[in-house]
Amino acid sequence: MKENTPADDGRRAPNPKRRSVRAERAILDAASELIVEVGFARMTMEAIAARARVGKQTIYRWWPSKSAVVLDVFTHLTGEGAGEPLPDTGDLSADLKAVLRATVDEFTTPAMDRTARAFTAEIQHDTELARQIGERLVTPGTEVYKERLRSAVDAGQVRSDADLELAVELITGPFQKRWLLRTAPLTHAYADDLVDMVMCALRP
Amino acid sequence: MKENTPADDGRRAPNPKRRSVRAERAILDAASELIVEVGFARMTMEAIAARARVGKQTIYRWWPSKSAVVLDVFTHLTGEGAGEPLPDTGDLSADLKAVLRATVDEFTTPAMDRTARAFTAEIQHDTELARQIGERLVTPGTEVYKERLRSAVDAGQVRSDADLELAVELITGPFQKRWLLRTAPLTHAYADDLVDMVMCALRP
Amino acid sequence: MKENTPADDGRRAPNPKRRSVRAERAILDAASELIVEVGFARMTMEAIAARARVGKQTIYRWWPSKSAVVLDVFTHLTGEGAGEPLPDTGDLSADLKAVLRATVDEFTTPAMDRTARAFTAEIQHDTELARQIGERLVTPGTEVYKERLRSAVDAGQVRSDADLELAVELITGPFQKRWLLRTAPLTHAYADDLVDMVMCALRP
Amino acid sequence: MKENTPADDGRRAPNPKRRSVRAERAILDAASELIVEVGFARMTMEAIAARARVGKQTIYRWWPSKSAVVLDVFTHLTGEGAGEPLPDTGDLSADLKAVLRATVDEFTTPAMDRTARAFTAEIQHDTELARQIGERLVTPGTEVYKERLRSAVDAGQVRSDADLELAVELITGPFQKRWLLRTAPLTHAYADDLVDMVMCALRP
DNA sequence: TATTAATCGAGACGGTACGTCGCGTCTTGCC
DNA sequence: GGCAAGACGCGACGTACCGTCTCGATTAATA
Repeated sequence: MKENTPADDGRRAPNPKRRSVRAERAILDAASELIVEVGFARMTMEAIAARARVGKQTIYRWWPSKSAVVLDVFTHLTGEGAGEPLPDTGDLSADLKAVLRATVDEFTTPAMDRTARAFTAEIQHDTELARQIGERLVTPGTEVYKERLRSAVDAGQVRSDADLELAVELITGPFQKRWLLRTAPLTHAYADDLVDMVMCALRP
Repeated sequence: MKENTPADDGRRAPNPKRRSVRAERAILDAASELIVEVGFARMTMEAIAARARVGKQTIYRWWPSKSAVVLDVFTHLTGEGAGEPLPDTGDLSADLKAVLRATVDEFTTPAMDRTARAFTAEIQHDTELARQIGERLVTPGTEVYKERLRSAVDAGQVRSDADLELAVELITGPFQKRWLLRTAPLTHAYADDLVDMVMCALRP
Repeated sequence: MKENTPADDGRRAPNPKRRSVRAERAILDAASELIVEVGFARMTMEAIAARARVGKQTIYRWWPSKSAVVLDVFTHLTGEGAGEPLPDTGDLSADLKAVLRATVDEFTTPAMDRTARAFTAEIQHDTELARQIGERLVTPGTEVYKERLRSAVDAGQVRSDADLELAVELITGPFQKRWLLRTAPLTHAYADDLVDMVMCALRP
Repeated sequence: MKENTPADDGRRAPNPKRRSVRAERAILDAASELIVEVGFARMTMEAIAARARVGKQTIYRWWPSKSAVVLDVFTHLTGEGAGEPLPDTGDLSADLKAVLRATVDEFTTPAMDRTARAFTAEIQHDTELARQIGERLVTPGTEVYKERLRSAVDAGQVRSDADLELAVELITGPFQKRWLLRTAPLTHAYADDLVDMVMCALRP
């Protein structure tokens, strides 16, 4: 098992109490703007530092890599609504459609689109980042869906032997695939159709 | 509109007849090995050239970018089975499970896994590559599924009003998501469960 | 003309009464050690501060530059014997040889050697330091030689029309050159030979 | 003894045949200009590269350090006249004065002055550079003086038991000291006085 | 079969960005 | 208010690769 001693990364760990608030904000803002303007791959640490009027060292002091910076940008973007339970009006189909339509709107935003794509790309070869993303975003996101489905099972709208983990994947998987591969545009109609079909698979 | 005359990219187009066979093979082999060993991002053109004992120019003469080289590697990897129709024993569920189990096996191979991840990453910011991947791999791959489902509709195993495009996504989407985000391991059991649930959504 | 009011350099002048004695000593000691260990060029302000267990600001509060610190180190090294008149036994040749042999011994010491080299290097592009060195070390050093020569003129051992400034240079110049360019090792024999030859040039 | 295998410095040695003539010239010119404009210490490799319109790597490929570049600049500056014998009109005093006056003129040139100072500074902590300077400049420079003195010994103008090595130092040492420490300005009159006094020391 | 032009291996070139080091200043408690 | 500690903006470092550009030395399609 890995030791969890602090400051095990060679350099002496910096003191977070002394951290400059304005530098942190400026860096996140600069990164946020740049990822939209030029995309993750063409965004450089030097450009972030220059735009934030910050020394490069200040970035490297607090984040180990470009991905880590963008992870924080991303967390701040989605962070507000994360962990909140899904709406529960009693009508599962309607609730899912509402959520999925909102997600469509979110992923149609350039800022969200580009940032999310940058991540999906990055976690393919940065397993540590993948772990963090999974823990901080994917798992909580899945969990709120499962919670709503559990409630639907209790209400008799979903058959009780259904694998809820798989059920969630049935909704989010196709959505993600269409977005990722740009197979077809993400629309509210698509959200509705997808939910309708998944409901067929789940009904008692 | 863009001219589609050949050799419109400044340099005179090279003559494919004079192309060195050994150089091409060596380059593809080197790239194939390197992508497994160090991953796409850390694989450099110089490393490919060095390992293939080839001048860098020879790579740039025939491929416009690193992605293009790896696209060829990938095409050679999957190329054999592409476009072949899915098995049709009359039992849709069994056929889908067989195919999906095979796909599980394929994506468990390190070579395939790393190469496919490299692509998924790369097409997030290289739209031209995305277009080519879509055209040469994704669309044909989807089409064979749809063909099998059409046959199932005719056989009365699938309800006739089902959106087949969406139906295919219902199978491949969850699969891709689990692979991409490493949410959970890809197993034959998972393939079976996924098909079972999709079958619920499609039956008349 | 430049104002010589104190505190004309922007910052408010620090109060020397409150100066920490241990900090000053620790800084000079650390600098002294480091210049021997790694040389002037590779010695950093941060290293001095770290070894002296002192904040960087404490160094900058009392010295304007690295050179200034080392100037103090140097002054402490040579300071004891500076300004003292040369021995005068009546035998000029013997006296000069004794002094030059002592200087050979001094410049063979690693501490002295490295520090002196650091200075010679530094004053090539730091004219202010050059001025200070000239005033505090070179001129007084030359003066004691001239004084001894004047006494020898009076004693009739040196011809009265000799340019004493040049005469001193005739002794110290070759010595310094050999030391600086490491043309040949500095030995007592060399000191004797040099004095002998200079005596030829000076005798009536 | 050290192995003299080529390419013993880690990286594979570059092929000098392929060296770009324009790059070399541009680098030396840029360095030459910059050393006069800002001095050695404030001259950066980046500035040289920028002014020469050259990649930094091209500098590092052929020179190991800033000093090495300036060594080449210096060699080109003095190189023309190096190794040429001193004039021999039969009148040693006149010949030495002529040469020393020329040297005064040379070291009064800003280009020569700054470059030479940079070197004198640098060789204090770069012993390898010191070795090269000694071998390529100092020793040959001393040798031509010794040759002229030998001729004077034969002509009976210099006593035959004189240590010629030391005799040369007696001329060049004071000169160098005065230049290095800026004790007093270098003039033709000084050159004459110095030679006159040395002649006293050497005459039979 | 000899000619000859294109491709080949090799690697130097002008660049951009990297991640690190040290500068000199600024900020934060402690004494 | 000086002090130890160290974060900050900054600029240069020396390295890694990029994609382009020569160099001879093979080749392989014509003449």
